[in-house]
Amino acid sequence: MSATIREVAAAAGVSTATVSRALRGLPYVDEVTRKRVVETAQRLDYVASPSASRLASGRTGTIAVLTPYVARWFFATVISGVAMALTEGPLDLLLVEVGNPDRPSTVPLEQRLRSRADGAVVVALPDTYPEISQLIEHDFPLTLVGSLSDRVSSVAINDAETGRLATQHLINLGHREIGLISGATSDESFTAQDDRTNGYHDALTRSGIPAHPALTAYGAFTREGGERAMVELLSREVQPTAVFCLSDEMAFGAMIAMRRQGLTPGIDIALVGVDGHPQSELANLTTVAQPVAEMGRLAAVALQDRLNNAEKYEPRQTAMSVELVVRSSSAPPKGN
Amino acid sequence: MSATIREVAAAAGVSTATVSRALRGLPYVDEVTRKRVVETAQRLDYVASPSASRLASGRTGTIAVLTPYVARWFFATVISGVAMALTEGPLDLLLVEVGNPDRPSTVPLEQRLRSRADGAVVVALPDTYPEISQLIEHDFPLTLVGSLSDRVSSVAINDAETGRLATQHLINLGHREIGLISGATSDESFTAQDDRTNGYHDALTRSGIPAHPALTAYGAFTREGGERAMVELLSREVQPTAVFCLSDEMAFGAMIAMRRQGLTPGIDIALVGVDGHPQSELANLTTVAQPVAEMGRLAAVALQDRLNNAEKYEPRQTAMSVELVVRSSSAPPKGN
DNA sequence: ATGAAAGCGCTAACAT
DNA sequence: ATGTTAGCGCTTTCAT
Repeated sequence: MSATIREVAAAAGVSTATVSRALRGLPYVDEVTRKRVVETAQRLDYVASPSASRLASGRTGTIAVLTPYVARWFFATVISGVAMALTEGPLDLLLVEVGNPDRPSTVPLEQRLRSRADGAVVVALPDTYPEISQLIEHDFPLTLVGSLSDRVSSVAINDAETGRLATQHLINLGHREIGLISGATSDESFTAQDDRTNGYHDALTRSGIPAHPALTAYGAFTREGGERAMVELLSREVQPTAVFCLSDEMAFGAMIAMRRQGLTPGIDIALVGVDGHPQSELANLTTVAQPVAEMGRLAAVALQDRLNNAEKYEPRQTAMSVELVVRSSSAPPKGN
Repeated sequence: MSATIREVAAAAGVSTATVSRALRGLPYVDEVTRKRVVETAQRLDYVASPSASRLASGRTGTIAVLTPYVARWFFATVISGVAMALTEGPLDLLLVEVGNPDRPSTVPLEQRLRSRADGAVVVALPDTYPEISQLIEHDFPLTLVGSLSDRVSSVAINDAETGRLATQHLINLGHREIGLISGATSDESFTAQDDRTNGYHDALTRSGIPAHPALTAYGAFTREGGERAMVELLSREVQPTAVFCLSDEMAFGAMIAMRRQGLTPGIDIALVGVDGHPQSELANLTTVAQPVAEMGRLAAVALQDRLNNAEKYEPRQTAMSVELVVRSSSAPPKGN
């Protein structure tokens, strides 16, 4: 086993209280004493036991990342952004899967977090999501990324604007039959979906283009889902000349479906996605790119700010700007 | 704050010891008593404080994932596999970045883990990696994924075989000038690199094809790196008719580089990658696929086995089988 | 500036 | 089957 604070205290000829103060950089410790303590600790290879200091102090020195998925690009990238922010300090990163419909958790989230983390960064879940809402009511420090909130600090893009931007781009190219590949019929779990969809409808309306329900299909935000959705769209009576996919991964699926039917993105049907996924370049996919890792980092920073300012804390919304990256998957309709 | 074990004990009319036993499912507790305790705990919304029980028991109930990257596909997917394995039990998942050359850590790994985790799953780092080796010497319970070891349990593919398989496939198609896009000149951090490279040379030798040094370039296992590596290969005197990329992501980069020069994968130059990355289908990339998430899951299970069998523990090597998925990026050389 | 001492909330002998 | 009790290794008043 490793040394305890008592052994360090004895070796340095001071009390355990002084060791604790010296090592944590607290005031009221003579610099000479501090130096001696630090050296002694190093010599004895002493590291404070987290469990002991957590128990005594009530703080865990841990922040959790609450996310429905860990491997999908958007989520993994947010997590890496959070990790980036934490490498600066001594905080631990606890990874917790929440809200993954495929793997419902048995233990209430609030219990799984209690005394385990001082706060959490929530990925892509809105403040209305039951378990998240409950945490907020318990005053558990939270920060959201991918969804805005007026109850806690949040970092996200303007999803409605994103939907408008993508759709307007297609309209500008001359498209009028513009399809939509969304996530699910109605999913309260991801506000981004509804907002982007509203932006889509908004852009159509502004240009006096009637929205046709038959031009919408659902792809669950996965590649496979996007593939199925495109197959379905292609089997409908009304055919789109362009399709707005609510995520790049669904757009990739749509591309696969098109290719299977001998269709070429940008020639037979224009395609636009959302995310700025690393693979969008190779796929030649036009996309509305968002700075995902940076969003994760900012959310982590905001959370730390809140933890360090227990009292004077005000929820802050950070809207990141997006960028339309035009590639060959979007071009004017065939006739033109 | 939440209830303590003493309040539960008082409310249930038993001692704290009995509450502890009852709630943890230990033997020697009357079923009637247990029921009463459980109900009382529920009513008081009691959850044992992790810090307190960790301090008292010496176990952390946490396993760490040690990984150089969290957002890259392979790594994120392994992590999700680990998370999958942990949803079964009550273990916490601590995410720790280790061995990322871009973000060297100041605190020694052994100190960052001490009293924080009962064990760790190591992603893609070999048992010879200094910090990992040190942990093993300290008898810290470890399990590796992506690299085999005879010191601790490990889950990986046969990388030499993978290299041979990919290269032989190209040879069978009629290629003789077969290039290689590797990670770095000599990187002890990823044994997969050397093993796959050996497999490549092995296959060439078996077919009596001399390996030409000018046919190798380095791509750091990233898309951007793969792109640069391919640009370099294309600028060399000797031109390959096929290139074996040590990862799919580097192959994607190579594809981008080719496209920029008006070259088509599978027509002008054949390409094979390794991983079975989700995007390989859309990219039409021939690849040697490995079951990454499953490997992460198995590594986590192996670690738990070790933690539950402190004594009778034997390192176990699990070799996963790979599958060559042939797509249009690999075809016979132009002349044929 | 430093020390003494009382917990923090559990678990694990040991006793009964 | 259940209770008593001594820690686990720190942090934090409160003294000095």
